[in-house]
Amino acid sequence: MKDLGPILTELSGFEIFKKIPKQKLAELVKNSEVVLSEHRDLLYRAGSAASFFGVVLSGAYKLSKLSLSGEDVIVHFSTPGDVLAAFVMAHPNPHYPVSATAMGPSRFLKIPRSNYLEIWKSEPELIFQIQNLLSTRMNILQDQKALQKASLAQKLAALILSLVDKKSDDLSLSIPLTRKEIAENLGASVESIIRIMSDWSKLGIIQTNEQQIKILKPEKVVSFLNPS
Amino acid sequence: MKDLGPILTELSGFEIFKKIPKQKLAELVKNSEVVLSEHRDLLYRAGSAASFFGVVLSGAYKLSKLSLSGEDVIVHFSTPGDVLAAFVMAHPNPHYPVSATAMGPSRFLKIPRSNYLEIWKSEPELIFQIQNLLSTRMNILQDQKALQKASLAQKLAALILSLVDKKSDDLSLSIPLTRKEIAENLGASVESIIRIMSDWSKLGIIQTNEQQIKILKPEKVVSFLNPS
DNA sequence: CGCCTCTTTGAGCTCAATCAAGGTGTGTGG
DNA sequence: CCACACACCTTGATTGAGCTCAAAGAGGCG
Repeated sequence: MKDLGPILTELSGFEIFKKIPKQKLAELVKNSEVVLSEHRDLLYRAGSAASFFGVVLSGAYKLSKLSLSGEDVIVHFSTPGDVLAAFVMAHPNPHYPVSATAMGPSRFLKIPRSNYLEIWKSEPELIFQIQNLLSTRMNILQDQKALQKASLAQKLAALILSLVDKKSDDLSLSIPLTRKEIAENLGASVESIIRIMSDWSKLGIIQTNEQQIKILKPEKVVSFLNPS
Repeated sequence: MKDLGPILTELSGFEIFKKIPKQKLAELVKNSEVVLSEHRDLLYRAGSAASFFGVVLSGAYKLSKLSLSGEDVIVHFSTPGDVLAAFVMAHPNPHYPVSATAMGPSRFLKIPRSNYLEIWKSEPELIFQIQNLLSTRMNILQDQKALQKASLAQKLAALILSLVDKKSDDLSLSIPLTRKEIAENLGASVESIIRIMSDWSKLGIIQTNEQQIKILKPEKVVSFLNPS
């Protein structure tokens, strides 16, 4: 077992753990381990028994499941500070509802399920914070559902805006995204995404190199949100 | 304040409250009241401050929010036993993320927010059950997202199948649904829904009178789920 | 009796999917 | 070191599912 001291400090940096005393955090993460993921590494597979939950420390993971036609659908992009698989922990015999796959090199703190079942007794604040996180994710899903009739350009604009890194001063996205991943998230074809994005690039609205996307004219992107 | 005794019995009938001792239930619902809703009555509006959560006792409520273009989008259909607005209760200053509107005459047990914040220290099992309910709703949303590329017929089939009343022996839906509500839930136009449903009616696959839908050939409906 | 909600059908159009073909860069095994 | 597979990106042409628009009938209700 490695020393989890530095991890505690790292956790405290995340909003939801800020108010939790170090000692409680230590209790939460006992017997936990840090998983180092490479690009495309699978953290857990949809349908398999859920023995752990955890926190994204760095990098990013995509949560996906298979559609009826066998294609991957990306349900959520998880960034550092996100808690994964927490909401199934309360089930008597839980299974992961989605698969989690690393997008580029990432780090994940893997926490045994039993810790979840124990911690709530002594630290309600923590469970509240986790519940808030889940409600946030639920809201994201609901907001996306509200966009289901919108044009592809509107959906893309909304996605890009929701993923800008609040910590950076330039408006670049916090995760590298392939066009395919964007398509799989928005329920569109790769070609359509490419057409829209290259239009926007030519107009100088966004800039991309490799999988890094940067917004150059935020007001333009926002204007796409309004129905033409 | 009315006698909440009969309500306790009613609650115990719902799966998630089965295991909770009556005494704890009484604690949960203290200072609560039963709201009687007529068709189209608003229970709470998206964006307003959330002072209560509660349980659907009978009838049904639709949860909706406005899309960017100002149309209503139905996010979820809530049937008896559903807990509404629970997941925002943990927020310091919560607001309802969606609006709740009655579909036909319905009854709702309106529980003060403070009860949620208190009960939870003494009755973990209850919070776990509520969390499970939320995770179920999250799964429904995720499953729907996985269907976003499916044809309208597939989406409609999936919706109908998810709403069949498990308690009735004939395969009729547990809630009355207008074509408009179906359209608003699936992100489609009313006309398209009507076209598909009248086709299915002509083929004897389903039967509708007023807003009551009944499945006559379940195997046919299931077969629509598979991509043609 | 006029208003509103819900349903229905037809005609035409459009957005984005599909299909097809080709280009680039990276890893890898012979 | 080369060839080959693979993942990703790009552009053009064609097509079709489902949208919009239009028009109308059938309750229900104040």
